[in-house]
Amino acid sequence: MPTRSPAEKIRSTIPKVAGVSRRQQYSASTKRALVDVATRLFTEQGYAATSLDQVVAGARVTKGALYHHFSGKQGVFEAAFEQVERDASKRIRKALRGSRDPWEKALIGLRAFLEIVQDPSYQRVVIQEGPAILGYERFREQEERSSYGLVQDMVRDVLEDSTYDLSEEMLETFTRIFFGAMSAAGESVSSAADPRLAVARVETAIAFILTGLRTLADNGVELPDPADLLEQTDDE
Amino acid sequence: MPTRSPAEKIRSTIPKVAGVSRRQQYSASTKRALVDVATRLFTEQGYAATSLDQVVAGARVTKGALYHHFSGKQGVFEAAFEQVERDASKRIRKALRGSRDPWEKALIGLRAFLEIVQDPSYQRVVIQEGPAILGYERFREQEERSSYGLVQDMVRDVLEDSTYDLSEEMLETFTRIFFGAMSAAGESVSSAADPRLAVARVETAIAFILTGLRTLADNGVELPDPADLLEQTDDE
DNA sequence: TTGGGTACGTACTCGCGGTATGTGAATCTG
DNA sequence: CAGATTCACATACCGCGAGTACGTACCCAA
Repeated sequence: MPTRSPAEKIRSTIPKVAGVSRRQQYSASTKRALVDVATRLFTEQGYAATSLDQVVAGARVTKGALYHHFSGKQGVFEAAFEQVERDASKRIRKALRGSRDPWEKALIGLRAFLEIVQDPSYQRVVIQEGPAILGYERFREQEERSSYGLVQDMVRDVLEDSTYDLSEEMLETFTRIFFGAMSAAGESVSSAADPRLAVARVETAIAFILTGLRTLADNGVELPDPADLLEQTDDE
Repeated sequence: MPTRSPAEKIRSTIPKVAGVSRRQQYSASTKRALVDVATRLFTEQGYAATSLDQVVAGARVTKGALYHHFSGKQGVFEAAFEQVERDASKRIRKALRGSRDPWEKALIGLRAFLEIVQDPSYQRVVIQEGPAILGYERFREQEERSSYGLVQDMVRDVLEDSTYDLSEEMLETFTRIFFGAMSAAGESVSSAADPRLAVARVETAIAFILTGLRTLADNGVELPDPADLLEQTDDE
């Protein structure tokens, strides 16, 4: 039994033998194992239906280990959430590489997003349970740093390509709307009988909407000032 | 100490003083009282942080009563959910009364929806926790019967006004997208520093998008067939 | 009057999140 | 190289809260 000092070095060749304490196999990656198991269980059963006992059993450790690495059940969920999100935004960024034209980028990004949204973990952990478990504030903070940020870049490019020079708030508003649209589209894709056909429909619909915006831009139609809407009801 | 023993049950004329059993005051509406209290607590604290003991205490009954009327905690939540949704769709329907032009109806409906989405109960119970608690399938079933159905009517009217005659699936797709967009918009409104200004921004943005679609319609631009997108990748 | 159904109340169990504390091995210190 | 300290867990336990079993007062029909 090779009890080596830098246990982190043993990353290769993992002979998984039953009965052996996980700790001796690769103690440094206990945390990662916990997150992996938790992600799987959360995806399959949901947050509430998953007990920490199941998680630690799956990772072949005990609750002591879990509470050593995480603040609690919610902490584990956050770690799982971040991992799933990181993977997702990485995939989108990869797909986006090479595209230059903002409208093309938007479509490429949409396509990548529709792929990702078919991932059960992304569906359950990020979209469905994320907001409720993390709380809406934290959920938005996380999104900001990943997929939402990508959508924002796309929207900015597209709208600025249309020579609109819009305020931060309007950019934010458009981004929220498109992000919501894409999320909802993704959910509908995920529960469709034929996902590929569903993806095609969503692409068609959103491309159509984008075409509409582009036409407006080409015709020099200006984006109204939202403040105008307020004046007419400013006395109530 | 408000815990009364069975012997203390008062059967003669009772002054309406706090501390008497709720049952004797209006036993017929115990269920309603439970739902009301539950809705309030779910809104304020969320589903997980609300205990059934709090609910029954608020309604001045015991768990026996609750489990007589509902199947469990989830059952209570469903009842609360349905009530909040019923109120919401009622308000939208009311606002929609009188409008004829589909584009105008869409804007009116949007405005009404943006009002509703500022209601804390709707935010928390329907939007945030609804999907996670009910499960996505049940959540969609419920939505189908209320606000989603309204959006679908609006989308159908608008798109058919554009002389597109689209398939049920494309209608469904467009509706999902718009519903998602409006939900997301609603959430951004609900957490905005100045809700009224946020509403104005959302209205501006969506109206702009609708204008784009309308322009396409006026110019006779056709909606592509989603099946076209599939062919080019049909061999893999 | 009595039997059954309704509308609760009471008392209990048990799973699960969280905590307090123990422990062997690795690391640091003199 | 012996202690001291810290790390990375393991073990044992607690309390809260959802759900259940069962009892009971009231109402109505026959």
